[in-house]
Order: sequence, then C-alpha cells, then structure tokens
Amino acid sequence: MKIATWNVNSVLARLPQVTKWLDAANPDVLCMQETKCIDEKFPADEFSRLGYRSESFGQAAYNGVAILSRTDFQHVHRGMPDDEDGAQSRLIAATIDGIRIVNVYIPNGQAIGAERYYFKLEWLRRLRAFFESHYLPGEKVLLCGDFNVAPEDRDVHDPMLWRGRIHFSEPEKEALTYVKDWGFVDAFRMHNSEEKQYSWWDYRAGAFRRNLGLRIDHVWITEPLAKESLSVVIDKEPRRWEKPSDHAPVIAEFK
DNA sequence: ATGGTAGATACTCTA
Repeated sequence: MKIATWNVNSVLARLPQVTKWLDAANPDVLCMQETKCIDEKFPADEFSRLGYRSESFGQAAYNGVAILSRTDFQHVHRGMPDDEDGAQSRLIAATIDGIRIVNVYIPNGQAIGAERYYFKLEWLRRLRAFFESHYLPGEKVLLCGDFNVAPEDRDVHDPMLWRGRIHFSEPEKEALTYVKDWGFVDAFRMHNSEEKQYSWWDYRAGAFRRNLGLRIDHVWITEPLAKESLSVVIDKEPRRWEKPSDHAPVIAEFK
C-alpha cells in the first residue's frame, strides 16, 4: 500500500506531470494540495482513465485539496466542522482500506505578524481539536499534506537564515507540535535521519539546483500504522521535469 | 541589494 502526498501547484497546469508521475510511481493513493480548481473543472476523467477514483474539494484560483485512490472511498468529508461558510478549501478526509486519511493544505502564513500568520496558528489549533473530537490515537489515522512548517533544524537548508522567519518560527513549530502530540509520529523520520532532505524549493534563484529547500510536506501516522510502516521517500525526480511544481511528492509505503 | 519565478485572474494577489 503506497500513499503519496504532493502539492501540485494547480492540478490543471500540472496534469501532464501528475499523470506521468502516477504512471511511473503507481501509488494506491495520491493526496494533492493547491489544486486551484473548482470541483466542476477537476480533471476526474483523466485520472479515471489511469484507474483512479477521485474526490475534490476545490475553489477557484487558490488552495484546494483532492484525493485519488485505486480503491473505494468511504466517509468522505470536506473541510472542518467548525469552518465558516465560504471557508478556504484546505482539508479533505476519506477512509481507504481501513485507514483514515486526512489531507491538508495548512495555511502559508505569509509573514510573521501578518493577519494570515495568526490565521495559520489558529488553523493549527483547530486541526488539533478536530482530531480530538473525531478520532482516537489508537485508530489507523494518517495526516499528510503541505504543512508549511519545517519542524527541525535538519529540515531547513540554513537554520540560522530561517530562524524566526515564516515556515520556521517558534510559534509555528509549537503549534505544529501541538497537533503532533495528539498521537502522531513523523513517518519520514522513522526511516530517515539525514539532513538536507527537502520537499520544497523556491522557483527562484536556482534554489533546486543548489538544494536550498525546506522539508514542509509531511506524512504523519498513529501507532497502529507505524507498526506497518515500511518506508517513506521524497521523490525529487518530477522536480527536475519541465514545468515542475515547486514541491516534490512524498511516498509512504505500508505492509 | 528585499531581488528572483510561477499560476490564476483580470489588469493584482498569493505563494
């Protein structure tokens, strides 16, 4: 069972790369973020031809999440229950093969102290409350997506440069730890302890070529799933292709 | 030196 997460930065602009990657990597499940596409325009037919069912929770221009699966979806939920009307599309959940999969696009935060920064911190507090009220850490729960936070120094190409900046500030790391402490382990770090393992590189200034990135895309799992975790890899290959997303897919394999 | 690129939308915002 292979479950992948990938911020595709527009599913319509990235359709050739996403379908090429699905052919090559053949995951059972792909969680996408920043689809930037309303549900009516989601390219479900193209994914269906490749053998994937899909569930989309999109909006125009910004945000948007979706899940592709080779097998049936159960209990699909869009957004958090306490979302206001017209809230941004940032969470979609579904049960696939007995695993509760929660796919999130955590807010970027823009800059320390900005209105969007406090929105991000509050969104993380609500995410923890969402797990408290809906699931148990003893169940098979997988939280994945673009978290927009690099948790540790080894997840940042230059910790001194990034200290106190967006994606790496202490309040963001604390808010993310609060979610994790509900009952998750970082599946990638179960299998990989090296530094310089990034999942995102800025489009600008040759960041990818120089490997100046951040590890902000994550797969977190509860204890029952940790027992079945075989590997987690970041696939940098599609970041080298023409017109790439600025993020690379992360693939978790389970027994 | 606060640069640089990319996507969606509509002549700018977000990341």
